[in-house]
Amino acid sequence: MTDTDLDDEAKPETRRARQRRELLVEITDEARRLLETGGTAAVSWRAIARAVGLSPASLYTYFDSLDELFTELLLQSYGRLAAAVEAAVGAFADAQPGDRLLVGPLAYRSWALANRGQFNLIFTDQLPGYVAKPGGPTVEAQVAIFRPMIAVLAEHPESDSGQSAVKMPDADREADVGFWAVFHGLTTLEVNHHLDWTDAPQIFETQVRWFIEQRGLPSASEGLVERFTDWSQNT
Amino acid sequence: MTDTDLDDEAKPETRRARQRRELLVEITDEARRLLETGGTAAVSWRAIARAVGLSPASLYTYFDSLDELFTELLLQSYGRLAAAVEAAVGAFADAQPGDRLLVGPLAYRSWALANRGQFNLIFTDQLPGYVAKPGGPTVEAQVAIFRPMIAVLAEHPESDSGQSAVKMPDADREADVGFWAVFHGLTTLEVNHHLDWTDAPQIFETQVRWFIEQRGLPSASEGLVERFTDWSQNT
DNA sequence: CGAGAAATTCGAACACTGTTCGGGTTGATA
DNA sequence: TATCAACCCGAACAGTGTTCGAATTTCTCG
Repeated sequence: MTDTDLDDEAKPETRRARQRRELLVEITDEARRLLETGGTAAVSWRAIARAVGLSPASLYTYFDSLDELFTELLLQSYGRLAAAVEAAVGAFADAQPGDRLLVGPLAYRSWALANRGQFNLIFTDQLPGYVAKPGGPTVEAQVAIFRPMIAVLAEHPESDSGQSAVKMPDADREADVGFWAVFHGLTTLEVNHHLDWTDAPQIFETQVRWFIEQRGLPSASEGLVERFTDWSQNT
Repeated sequence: MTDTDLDDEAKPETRRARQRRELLVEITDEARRLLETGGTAAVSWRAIARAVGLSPASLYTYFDSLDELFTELLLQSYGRLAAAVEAAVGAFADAQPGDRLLVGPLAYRSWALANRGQFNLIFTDQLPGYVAKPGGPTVEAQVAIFRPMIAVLAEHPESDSGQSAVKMPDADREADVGFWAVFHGLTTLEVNHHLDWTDAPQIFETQVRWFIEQRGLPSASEGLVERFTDWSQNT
């Protein structure tokens, strides 16, 4: 009954280890599904246990508590959002800076609308217990989301716009946060149905474009939103 | 059975009615306290029952379900935020337009930081059941928050900034939403501890000021943030 | 291979939650 | 005062997270 197969006799993965790894994926997948369909309140041990065919008590072999499961879900959501942004910006690596600067927010918004539960899990405190520790892994995941966009911004440092008589050291960072605030504000409002009475996509494109231009960056090309949409669907 | 009273010796409030009214306030106050201290998960019938000295079952005389209590809390939060913004803008009614336009976001942010639970209850979907009906009372409460700021913006329609060659009818509304997105984005990020690594107040003032100026509006005066802080504390 | 150790699973139980129901008690009304 | 609705409560049901002990399966190593 020993698994002599594979090639040589080195056991890179024991049978238990593989099942544990697969079950971890099943658990988090089901938890994510419940989160997206019914919100955080719908994520329950017993619902997950029914889905994966285990007893609720057995799940404590994989996570010490429900908060730990949410923490894992939170970190995965960070990574997924960062990967979505990075993939989009990377796909338009040859485009002009203005285009690349618009693609980031577009991917940001697109992922958020397709993963509302995870987006809210990231950006609004829903778990009473959890607060981000200063050296914790969430701050790294935080900056990973904006690394691609910051890189583009760094190539055009603050240009001429506004009060740049004296070169303040934090001016660039402040401008970056301001840029973030624009497309994050629009995104979170749309995600939570606070822009249903408007043409949200149109406003998003117009405002982000306007913000980029006012900052003195080269403006994005005309049909970029369509190009992004096409690329997004073929992926 | 016709209530013939109206003016004279009629009992303007029966004893039971007064107690019911007071208990309604006690219930919502305690629910709000629990919401601010422990989030939505901490708001439970039994905790409220312990606080007000009633049985959990008795509370169903006042609300048909916990969702109804949250709906009431949501509507009250809308009203409180709107009142805070309106009071601040009203207190600076004699100031210049740029000042009045900055006071609104300042009050918005200030209230949000002091009432994080209610702010998140308003702007992120936390109750799986509730969605805003098109004619519901939340849309009215929504616009009530921005009525004072929209009024100031309407006095200076879009000015000259940017692409106003042709006068698009929705341009003003889009600009208003863009303005909202800036200070709402910064506020919701700060409320949920995503700007702890920055000088959040400084960024808020700089970015909102910059946005106002780029829109061609008269800039706010120098010590306005201090003036608002003073007014806020003496209220 | 076979014995001991470790990991995994499960059922039962505890404390907590929202909600319903039946029967009392109290207050307003005529 | 008599009636009736409003109010309050205890008990109960179904659901939740979590713990514990025992049974079972799997890995490890002599």
